[in-house]
Amino acid sequence: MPSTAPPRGLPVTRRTSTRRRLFDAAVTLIAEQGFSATTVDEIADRAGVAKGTVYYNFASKNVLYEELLRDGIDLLADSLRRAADATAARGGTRVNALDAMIRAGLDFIACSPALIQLYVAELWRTNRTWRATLTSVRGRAQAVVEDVLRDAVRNGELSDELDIPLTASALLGMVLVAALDWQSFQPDRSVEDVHAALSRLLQGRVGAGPHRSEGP
Amino acid sequence: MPSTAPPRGLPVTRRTSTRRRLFDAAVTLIAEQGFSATTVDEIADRAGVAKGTVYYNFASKNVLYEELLRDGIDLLADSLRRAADATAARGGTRVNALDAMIRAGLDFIACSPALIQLYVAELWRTNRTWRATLTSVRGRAQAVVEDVLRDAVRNGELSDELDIPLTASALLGMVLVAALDWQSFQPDRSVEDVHAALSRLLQGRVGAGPHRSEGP
DNA sequence: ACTTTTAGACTGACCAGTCAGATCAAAAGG
DNA sequence: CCTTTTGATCTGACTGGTCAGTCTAAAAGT
Repeated sequence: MPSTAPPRGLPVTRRTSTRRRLFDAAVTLIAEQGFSATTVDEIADRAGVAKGTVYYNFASKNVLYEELLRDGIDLLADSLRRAADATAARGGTRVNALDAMIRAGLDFIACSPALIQLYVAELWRTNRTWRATLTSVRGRAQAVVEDVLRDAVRNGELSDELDIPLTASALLGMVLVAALDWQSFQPDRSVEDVHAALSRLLQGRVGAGPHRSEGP
Repeated sequence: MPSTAPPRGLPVTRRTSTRRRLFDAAVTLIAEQGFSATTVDEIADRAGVAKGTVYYNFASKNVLYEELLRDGIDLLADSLRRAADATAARGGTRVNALDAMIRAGLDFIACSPALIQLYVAELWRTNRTWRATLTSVRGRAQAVVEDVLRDAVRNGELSDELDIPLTASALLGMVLVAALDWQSFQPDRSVEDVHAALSRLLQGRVGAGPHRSEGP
């Protein structure tokens, strides 16, 4: 019987390295083909292990996928948080922090587009299977952005009419979609170009000015 | 042998109504479960049709899905275009037109979230299967936004330093993600709230002001 | 007349998950 | 040192079920 939890710290046992290889193989294949279209045999092949090893390390294909998502998105959230904290430490404004987070998001996606591709593919499924996992993971990523927005409102840097959750989700969406589009359809552009375009949008240099939306 | 193409105009034959029912059934099921996890039997059941009918109307499960995507996203593009044109006809600015498109996008997604859910789930797959279909469909939707941005730059309403394709994709992403998030995680909010939050972002009332991004 | 739909049995491929046995690495014993 | 032992880890053939797609003859729709 395998122990249910890996060792607390990170002693690089054979097991943890196998799990890592399985994660890597699975994230790529599933991003390419989708979860159901990817077979456990393919994952095992790509990871260079036998099929049985997959089931020794994970209770099921579903569990493998869940842990994969949790692991990956936590990494993204950490990276965003670090970017925001670093900016704060350097005495930047909150808007500067948001800008730094955009950059961190772009860098992250440039490194592991497959993971984010998975995330957006599954996040809004009405399916029950991974709802709990996905909701919690989404919450953690979203919270990082919301915290910075909240701070900015509190110290008067942004208007207190700002709708924090909606704005956070729009910002996150803007970054994720722009980055994936960049990777898929304009891979020749530099990360600086993409960052500049998003930055401009964030800092109100697109539709800026005293325009008012029409309406009743 | 079924004729390969449906009638040119739109005479509501028995056949076209069956195809419509199959599209509706398929889009919901696939959005819930994913393409591979959805069986042809389920689609037929949900549409209230025999399995053979599916294959009488579509060459394969794949083809059904392709036509479904093409059909649906064209509807979205049309709806965005109409919103932009209507604003122009009323003499609004281009930024007003973008704002109207945001609203049209939100309304569309409120009506058929499943379709957009499908679209974002598939769009960035590196998979070959539907790449051609998806690329062409994406191009059509993106072009609508780019056209308005281009016009706005041409007549001086927006800076000519604007990166049109990147900004278009960011705007589209912002709307799609915010709308899906709204439907899934905050369905109690009104469409007006969501529109207001996005509008504020578009019109530069979020990070507005003479901030400059940090960096070398 | 003809197109379209029905009901559902069937097949051949494919795949998640199992299990009995092989292999490894490190500790214990000599 | 060099065995032996032990438990953890890995292997891959096998099983039972599932599903896309086919095929039929008859019925229903236009």
